[in-house]
Amino acid sequence: MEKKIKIRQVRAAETRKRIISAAKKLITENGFENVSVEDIAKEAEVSTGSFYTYFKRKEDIIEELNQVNFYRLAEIANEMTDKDFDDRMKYYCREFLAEIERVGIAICRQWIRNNIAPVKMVISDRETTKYEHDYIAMRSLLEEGVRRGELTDGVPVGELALFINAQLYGLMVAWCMTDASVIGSEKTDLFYETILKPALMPYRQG
Amino acid sequence: MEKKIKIRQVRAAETRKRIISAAKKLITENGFENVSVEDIAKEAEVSTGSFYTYFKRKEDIIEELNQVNFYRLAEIANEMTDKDFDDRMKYYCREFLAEIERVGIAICRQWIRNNIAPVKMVISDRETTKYEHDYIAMRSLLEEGVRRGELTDGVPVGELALFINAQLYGLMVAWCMTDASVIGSEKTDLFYETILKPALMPYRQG
Amino acid sequence: MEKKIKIRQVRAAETRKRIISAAKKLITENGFENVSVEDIAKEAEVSTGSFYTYFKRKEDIIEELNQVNFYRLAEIANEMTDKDFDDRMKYYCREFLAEIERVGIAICRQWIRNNIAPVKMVISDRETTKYEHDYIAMRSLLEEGVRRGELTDGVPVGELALFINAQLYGLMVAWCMTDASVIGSEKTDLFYETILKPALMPYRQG
Amino acid sequence: MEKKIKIRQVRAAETRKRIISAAKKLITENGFENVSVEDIAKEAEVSTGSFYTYFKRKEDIIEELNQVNFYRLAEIANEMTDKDFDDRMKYYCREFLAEIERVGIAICRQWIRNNIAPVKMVISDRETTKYEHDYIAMRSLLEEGVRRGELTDGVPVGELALFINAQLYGLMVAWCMTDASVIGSEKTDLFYETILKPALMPYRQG
DNA sequence: GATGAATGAGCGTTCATTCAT
DNA sequence: GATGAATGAACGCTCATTCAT
Repeated sequence: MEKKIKIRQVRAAETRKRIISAAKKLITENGFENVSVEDIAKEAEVSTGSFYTYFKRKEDIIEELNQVNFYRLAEIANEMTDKDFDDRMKYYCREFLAEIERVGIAICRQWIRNNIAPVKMVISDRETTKYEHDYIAMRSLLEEGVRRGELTDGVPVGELALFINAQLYGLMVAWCMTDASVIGSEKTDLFYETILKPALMPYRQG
Repeated sequence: MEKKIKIRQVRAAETRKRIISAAKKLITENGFENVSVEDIAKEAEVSTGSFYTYFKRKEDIIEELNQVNFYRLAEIANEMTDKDFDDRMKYYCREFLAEIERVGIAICRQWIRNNIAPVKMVISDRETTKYEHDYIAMRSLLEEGVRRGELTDGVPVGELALFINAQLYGLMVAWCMTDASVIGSEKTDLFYETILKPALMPYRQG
Repeated sequence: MEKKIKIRQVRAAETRKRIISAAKKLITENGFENVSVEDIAKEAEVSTGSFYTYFKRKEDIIEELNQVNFYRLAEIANEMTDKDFDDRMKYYCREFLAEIERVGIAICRQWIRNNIAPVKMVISDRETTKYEHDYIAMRSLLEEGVRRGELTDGVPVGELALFINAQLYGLMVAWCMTDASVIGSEKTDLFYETILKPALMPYRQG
Repeated sequence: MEKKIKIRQVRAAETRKRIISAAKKLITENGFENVSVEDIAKEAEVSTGSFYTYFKRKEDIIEELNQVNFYRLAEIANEMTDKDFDDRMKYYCREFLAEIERVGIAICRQWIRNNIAPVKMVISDRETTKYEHDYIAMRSLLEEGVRRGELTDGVPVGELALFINAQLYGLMVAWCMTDASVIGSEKTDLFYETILKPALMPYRQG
């Protein structure tokens, strides 16, 4: 008896996953507005009714799609013991954009649409906006540089965090606007070398 | 006879304007997708049919909403004879964002939604995308610096144009994401002094 | 004063004619349902309002439309003094289909669509349907044969007219259905020799 | 479980039938263009949405109306062992037109509109056009006559099939053009006796 | 007579959502 | 939990017709 319940739960979880990945696929390809619940159900090989077993409204599935994993990117970079500040910053910027490119242009566009209004989101039990999260992450990268003695105390952390983040957003937008012609993740190293490194020169330690 | 015709034309122009400002109001408040032609017509106090007297398709009204005038910004900057490169670039960046802020955050959000897909637009008889236009404008600023002997020949015009533009887009996005807390136009001078100027150092003439 | 009125009447008659021929052109090309009053007005270079000066309803213009050119085909055939009955009949049938083929398959299809409903048309001041007209024409061919003593009195004119006409319509339809592969005008002589001539045998004079 | 599904399927089939017969009724009475999907839905006592559960586009219901069953007419005729060639051919021709008359003039008109362009149709797993189908059927009637020794080998099967078929089409068109005054199915025997029989004389066996 | 802006009912179609089974 | 037929409001858009000028 108990086993059957478990089997049921497992199967339900699988159905849920199938729906999510079907939605992800179709929305990636066509955009949220151009995908109907029926489309998703068909792709997931379930009935439209089943969609509503798992999601109260069509929109609810959007939350499942933003599994963009740069949330821990700063932590990962900061924990790198064998890399210097330059490499850690370059890593973060590159991976930030690479992650976006990974999910595809349609979802990215959707994501921008959803995030240009300051929507609250729950990340690791803390309510922030996407902007705040990214800003804090970028600050922590710079502060880690100070903590490790790679940058001086006087470095204007707030402003740099703002500008570097803006640069990443800007490259993301450019990627969308050019239909993926301008590939941000390929530009970040160049950006670092050409623009950011010279600007950081005065705050270099040693 | 002529006078009567004129009156008719005047009234028609007024109707057209009423529709546009009704559309602007509603789309600003609710977003293009959430406003129907009927809504617009009702707000403008005309029939739905009348909307189609002035616009062939619903989308066509969008063009009327984007009355952002940075199209001549680069020209204006390049024609400044009493300003040096730094001032011209700072002027362009500041005005670019100020113009966006002028139209308001709601329309800006709409504008981003419309432009993250690479939509062709006609600017002064030439068909470009918004991205291309801004990229070319930024290049022309840098090239003017070279032409005037303020920057060396070796300056990587393409890359710099890409990055500076991305910065402007990024600040615009940040402005929207923070509900206008991060005011881009106030940051551009700082961006120039902190980030860009040091990066341009190696390409300085004289 | 009187002159001015006359000029007005003349100009009005011309406007009316322009509307009719514009309607004729467009409806021939696209079918009544697919042509709007505005289309007709535009083609006639008048305002939509003017259309309603001359026609109370859109449908009213249908009556003005039908002037196709095989209307005199029977007369021409009957006036041939140097041809016998066989040749006259063959001439009529061949030219009937050739005329249709001349205008092209698209217009022919349109024409069928317009004529399978029994639309009244005005031909030489007499109101008939297309069917009646063709039937009368075919009768006159047979009757001319009797009058000239080529056929006996006993020939069943009505039935023969019906069947020969139906044959012509049928070949026209086959031409359309086969995308012009079955070319009717090339078949009429064969039809005459194979089918009709033997059938007319009993009614041959002399 | 299976039973319940069956019930659902049965009810769905009934709904579908209700829609079809509502459409048939209204289109017969008023013509396809003058009946809206909403009209049909109302008559069938379902929602407009339900119409689209069963038919992708409004036009698609037309196919359901063409339940003209002359598809097996030739087979039936050819299998008649107690009838001679004359009777079989007369049967085919009469029933061909009777079948058309049975569905009604409105649907027939619609049917002609749809078939004067060479649309592919699937008849008993084979893709043909209506024209091809009828031509083949007519050939088979003639060939059966040869096979049974009622006609000689020399009979020009292709041409006769073309002309007889055209005659049937022509009578159908005449029926439509005269608003059902000229009743084709009543004329076919006469056509056979007056026209076709004399023409077949030379190919008679025995 | 001529104009053309204005009307508004009507159309075909979509689709998120419900609910009996 | 799963189904899929049924719903019906909503949409973008068309167009015959009117009428003040």
